[in-house]
Amino acid sequence: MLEEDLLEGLEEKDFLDLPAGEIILDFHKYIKNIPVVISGSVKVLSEDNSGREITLYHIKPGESCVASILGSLSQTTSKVKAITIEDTKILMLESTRMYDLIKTNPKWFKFFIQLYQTRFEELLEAVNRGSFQTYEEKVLGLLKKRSQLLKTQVIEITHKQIAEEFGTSREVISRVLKKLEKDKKLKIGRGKLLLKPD
Amino acid sequence: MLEEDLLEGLEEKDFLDLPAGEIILDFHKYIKNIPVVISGSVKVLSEDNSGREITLYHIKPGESCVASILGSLSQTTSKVKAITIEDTKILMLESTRMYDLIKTNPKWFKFFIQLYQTRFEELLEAVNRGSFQTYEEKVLGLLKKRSQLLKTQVIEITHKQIAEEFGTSREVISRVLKKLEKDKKLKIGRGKLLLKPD
DNA sequence: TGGCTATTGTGACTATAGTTACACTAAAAA
DNA sequence: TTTTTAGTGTAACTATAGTCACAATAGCCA
Repeated sequence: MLEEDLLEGLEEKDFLDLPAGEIILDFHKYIKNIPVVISGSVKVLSEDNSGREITLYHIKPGESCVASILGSLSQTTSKVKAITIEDTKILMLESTRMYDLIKTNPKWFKFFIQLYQTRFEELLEAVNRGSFQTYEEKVLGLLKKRSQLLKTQVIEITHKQIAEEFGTSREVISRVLKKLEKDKKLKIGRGKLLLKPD
Repeated sequence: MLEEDLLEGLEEKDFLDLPAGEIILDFHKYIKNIPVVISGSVKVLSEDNSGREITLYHIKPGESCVASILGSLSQTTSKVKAITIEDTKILMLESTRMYDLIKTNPKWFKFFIQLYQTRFEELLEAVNRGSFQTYEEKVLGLLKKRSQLLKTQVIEITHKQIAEEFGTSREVISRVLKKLEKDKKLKIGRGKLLLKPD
């Protein structure tokens, strides 16, 4: 999504190497820099009033965080939290500079629009998941998506991690996974799940 | 949100007067025109695979539909449905024209950014509603919001309409309203609800 | 006035999810 | 090897939501 020539002219010092678990953007904080993910990946979370969190979407290499762009442009605090889920290389752009790039460089403008489109659709998916899907569907959906992304049938994930992804408890997920195993949709292993073909 | 001078130089013929219930934008259709709401209001819906619908947010006067802007710019079909809920005046802009306006006119660019910001936050609310709130909270939230907007404690709405808003059945809403009435949060009337102060 | 229709009430049952409590076991650490 | 921790299994109970079936009533209009 982010083409090579977009990065021309950017200083080496703008790039950051972050370990897994680093919080790039947090709830209720002001935003001064826009992160563009170069390698690795970042997940974006939402929280309710009582502090429960759910994953909204993942930022993949070549993508940026619209929430941060919006937040910085409108001078409001962040409504989301962004956290690296593996070692991640990030390009940090000052928000004013990002704004200039978008306004003056048609390629950055296009990048920006495409980004918005992707995020809008992913948020819609998140809404639909929350409103229409049972955990059986949500879990299976998550696993299939991850399976496609990593091109493997064996997904390394714990029940607890899945539970956190959806903001529920581990027991619920264990129960659902047992049901899916009984229905021969997958096989449960310790710390991993083997997804079976339909 | 839409300032007067944004509309300068636009032809009179671009304006449309639509009755309530008119579908401006539908699922899976290509988008050629971008609607900007001048007066009245429009609601935007999402659907799941089996055709169930929920309301995502409302487009108020001076606002436009980011989903349509994004969709038209990226040449994809609409993921949402937009429908007038009262008599509504709309400015229809050809999408290519909109693109030019956003790219070349800083005011339109700002308008677009602000619009996206608003929608992003509303979609986040929709995600949180779906994932964290019970119907008791959702219903009370809807009523309070509408009460503030219309500056009245008496909200004219039927149980069926509320049910449709959230994509559930009327019985569920009737049951929830009874509970809220028992808890003295509101009083039920025929076709209307009297919201009590906290 | 009488009947039609939209709106609301409600019981009964099922499914899904949240919660608590505790047992068991594989893998990592000491 | 022993200990510890992380991961998993599961029963039991409650709460919320979805669904079906049908009754009651208010308001409109013929």
